[in-house]
Amino acid sequence: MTHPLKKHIEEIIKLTDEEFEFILSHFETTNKRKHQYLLQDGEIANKEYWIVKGCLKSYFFDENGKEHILQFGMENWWITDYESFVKQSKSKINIDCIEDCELLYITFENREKLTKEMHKMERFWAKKSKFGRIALQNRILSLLKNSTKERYELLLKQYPKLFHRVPKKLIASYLGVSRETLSRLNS
Amino acid sequence: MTHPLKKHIEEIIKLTDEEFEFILSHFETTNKRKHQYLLQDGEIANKEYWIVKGCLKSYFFDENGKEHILQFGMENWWITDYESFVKQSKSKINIDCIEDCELLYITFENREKLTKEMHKMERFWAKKSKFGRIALQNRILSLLKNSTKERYELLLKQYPKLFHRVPKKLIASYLGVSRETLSRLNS
DNA sequence: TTCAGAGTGTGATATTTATCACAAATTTTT
DNA sequence: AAAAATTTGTGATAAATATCACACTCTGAA
Repeated sequence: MTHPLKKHIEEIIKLTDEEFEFILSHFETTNKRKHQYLLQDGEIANKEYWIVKGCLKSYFFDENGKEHILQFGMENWWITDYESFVKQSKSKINIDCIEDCELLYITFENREKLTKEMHKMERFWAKKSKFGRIALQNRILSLLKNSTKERYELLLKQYPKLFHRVPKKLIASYLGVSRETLSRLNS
Repeated sequence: MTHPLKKHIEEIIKLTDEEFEFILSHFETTNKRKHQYLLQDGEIANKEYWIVKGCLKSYFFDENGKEHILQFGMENWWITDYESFVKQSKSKINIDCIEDCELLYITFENREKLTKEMHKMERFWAKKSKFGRIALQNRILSLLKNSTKERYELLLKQYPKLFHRVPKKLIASYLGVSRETLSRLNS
């Protein structure tokens, strides 16, 4: 059976088995349980995680102590604090497991190394970065043009699985509304 | 005197004069007048512009005909519809000149070519893409955590020049509030 | 200079959303 | 299984924002 990460990378760039083994040798495996964290604000994100199994949230607290969700993570997604990882600067965000998680990760150093050793991976990450930027741009577009109800419905349509796995108050926090308002959208 | 684009690229990657001349040979110059457009929705963005002089807006209309500003552009900034340019797909946005503009542009084909010919430029654009993604992430963070007033003040602080060059109703549209609400923030 | 159009401020009102409060349902832990 | 913690729905009220309306200012073109 093909390794799920190989499948994932091959959505962008074809790889021989040898190339994939080489890539994989730069990764480590780790398991985390629900409520455990991958990153706390103040730390430097020196790992980028690829989610084999499980569900996570990246979030931060504003000055009133209110939690805001930046991103959810599920199977086949990457998760880290992108700004902290790229700049190797202190993170403003936290990443926690919402479920028990099975993860692969690559350290900052190994990713730099792999980027230099293997041009295919430089292109893979460049493309990932482009697509990530496009996704964020579309999230901003949606925040500007769509009503709360519309954004809720778009999310529901795009990630139906999320709603079985994640408490509604976290969805509300991702959409940028109070849990009460989200709850009343259904009526 | 050093070319302003050379200065700009050298903020990320050092270049010899010969390298810069080679890069520049992939660009063209164009001038546009106030109210002229660079891109209309429905077209494919096949150019990425670098602003030598002037001020622009990228924006779209929602189904109620309301205008939303995605981005402003000023001197030393790049502007295009990033999604349309990267995917070579139909654009959802428009780009117009707010002032008379002096622009450099590179076509999609030339950028692909230059990326392949010159690894330094592949790295330049990869880094640009990373930083662009970080900027968008921070805009989302700000949309989630800051009040309208706070977002207005942050923008004012970050781009004071903008307020002399751009009508307030466009600032309002960038922040995602009505022009009346923005106007009342000052009182 | 005049005039049309765009930009801006402000009042009145409607709409949306947040906040506080509490009870019921569900999940997790012991 | 019982107890504790979390999640969810919903009412009442407050706060923020949108919308509509109109007057005033400013700018650029004729």
